[in-house]
Amino acid sequence: MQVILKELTKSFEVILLKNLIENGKKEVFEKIHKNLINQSSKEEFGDYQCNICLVLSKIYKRNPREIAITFVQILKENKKISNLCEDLEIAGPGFINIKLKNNILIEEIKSNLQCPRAGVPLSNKISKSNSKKKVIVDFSSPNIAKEMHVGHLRSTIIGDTISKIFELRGHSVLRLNHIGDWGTQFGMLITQLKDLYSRDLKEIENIKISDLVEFYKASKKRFDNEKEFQKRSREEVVKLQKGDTQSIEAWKLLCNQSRKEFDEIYKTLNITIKERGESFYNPYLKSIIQDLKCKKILIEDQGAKCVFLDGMTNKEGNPLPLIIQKKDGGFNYATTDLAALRYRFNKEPNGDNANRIIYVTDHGQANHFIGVFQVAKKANWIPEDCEVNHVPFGLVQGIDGKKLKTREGDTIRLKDLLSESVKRAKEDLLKRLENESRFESDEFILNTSRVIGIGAVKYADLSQNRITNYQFSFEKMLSLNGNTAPYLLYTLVRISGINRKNNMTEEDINSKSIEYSHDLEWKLIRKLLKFDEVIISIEKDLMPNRLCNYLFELCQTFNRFYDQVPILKEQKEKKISRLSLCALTEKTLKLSLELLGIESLERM
RNA sequence: GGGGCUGUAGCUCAGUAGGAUAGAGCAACGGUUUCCUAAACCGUAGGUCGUGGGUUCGACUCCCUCCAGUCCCGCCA
Repeated sequence: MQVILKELTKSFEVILLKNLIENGKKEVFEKIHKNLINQSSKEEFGDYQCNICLVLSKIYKRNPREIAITFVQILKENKKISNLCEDLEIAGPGFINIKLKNNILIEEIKSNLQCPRAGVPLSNKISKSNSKKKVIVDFSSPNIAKEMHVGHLRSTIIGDTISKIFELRGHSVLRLNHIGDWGTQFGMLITQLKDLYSRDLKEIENIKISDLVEFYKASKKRFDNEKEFQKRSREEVVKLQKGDTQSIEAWKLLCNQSRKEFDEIYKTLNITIKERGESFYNPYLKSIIQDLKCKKILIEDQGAKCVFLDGMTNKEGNPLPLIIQKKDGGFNYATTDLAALRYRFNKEPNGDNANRIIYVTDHGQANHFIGVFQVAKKANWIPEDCEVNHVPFGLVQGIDGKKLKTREGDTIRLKDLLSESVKRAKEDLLKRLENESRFESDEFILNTSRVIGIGAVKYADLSQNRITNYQFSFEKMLSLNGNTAPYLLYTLVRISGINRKNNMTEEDINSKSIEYSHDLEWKLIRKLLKFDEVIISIEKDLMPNRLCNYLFELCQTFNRFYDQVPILKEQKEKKISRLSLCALTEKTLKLSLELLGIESLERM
């Protein structure tokens, strides 16, 4: 209903301006016309509300209800408004409650049924300033030779959902996996590789490391304890950076091995993402230094080249530096991040020509990004009308409120976590089948538990306000009650059940005679029509949990409707009308689950 | 010392851009099935929105103080 809201707002604005001019207060219009019409704070008040009379009360120094009476009178004379609205009611101290006409709502339902995006308008349909953009979403970003854990899970699925929402709105999206594929740790890894296999790495293509994580741990241990190993590792880093053929071969081996393991996870989670690791930006690092030098913001301090940040100090109270080049001449992650940011905003062919860059990383990096963005701004690397956002998220905790770990205190492997969820979903399913004396094929059982298991993990994460830490609980996320994936999937299954037992043909359903009378029908209609507003708010604030909240409410509303309003038993007209609501609920749910990266089910 | 974030029902959490009586789920108690998957639905109970100020016609929401928790802070990412 975003389009209707816009239209209504426009008409209200015109009248407000006219009213202000008549009262000689034209100048305050700019200040007060924002959010002229809001969502109704409560359903029973109507669809929208306008609180402007309370604001005008102060400006005109008159009673707000009095103002409301005259204001409403003028509004009612407007044809556009009277076409859209049932009635304008003054309530409380001077709120104007707006209720849309039934036929308008029904038209919206019909049009959303036809719309492939269930009523979500493309961005260029709403306003010109918000037209098609190139958006880069930087997410997932695991490190070579390290295990993916729950932290990567959050980044991955939040990033995936945000990307999908932008795509739905018609933007061009580049999903980038900023893999940690460069840095000092490769010195020790390559040295370990040489020690364990052949020193000359002659038959490098035949080397297979069975457990890369164990390999990493072992080499880290040697690096920390053996001086000789440390020395060789440092030398190895230099060789690698110089582009020594053998070192590069070894580096590639490690990356390929890691990539295979990442891809397995991405396949399980059904994630598409373009790999572009840190090493990609190596050729651009030197010019970062030069550029900052030219702009006179680079300062040498204790041998390191830094940019000092505004508004931040260190423990001694001195300005905090962002180190761009270490005293040994090496670069670090701030340098890479700056090079990446500049490249992404640059025009093609030496850039991505992005309008907006979104970084989905854990909250621990918030300060780092504040620094990086500040330096980028100082260096003029963020073009006008372009935007950078850090999308931080909190920790995943165990039920004990501490960082999620195995009983032995190790990080939990993402692989294990996902298969555990599927296993539990399968156990639940089997129990249910037994209780209900149902028989299902192995294929059904396998697929259903996979969809529920993976979906539950994703949904639990996405439904949480990302900023706060959250407690990971298989029991809760797989529960059939509450704001969970199984609850939403069950709602979908109910609709599929209706579809299966419905004997009407397509042609019958396309009939025009749609009408509603039941209170629960109207509640469902109004809930359905809020979908686009939710999507647009997420595009702005990057909070996917709002979609989950909405879906939960939608399903609750639908289930109340389903419980009390018969569908298939009804006469033709009523039946068609109600089937239409089922169809739009189904469409909205399926599309939303797709946005959340969760597969749908017809039976469960 | 500086900076980020958090503090809402017994527990886990929602709460756009300030609006009318602060919402869910779980747990507790009670009710609903000739009907489309009861994996559902309905009801009862539960709150000084961390504290104290300020701005406002109006504050969980904005500003400041303080308290508590957590993360980051010179050559790791």
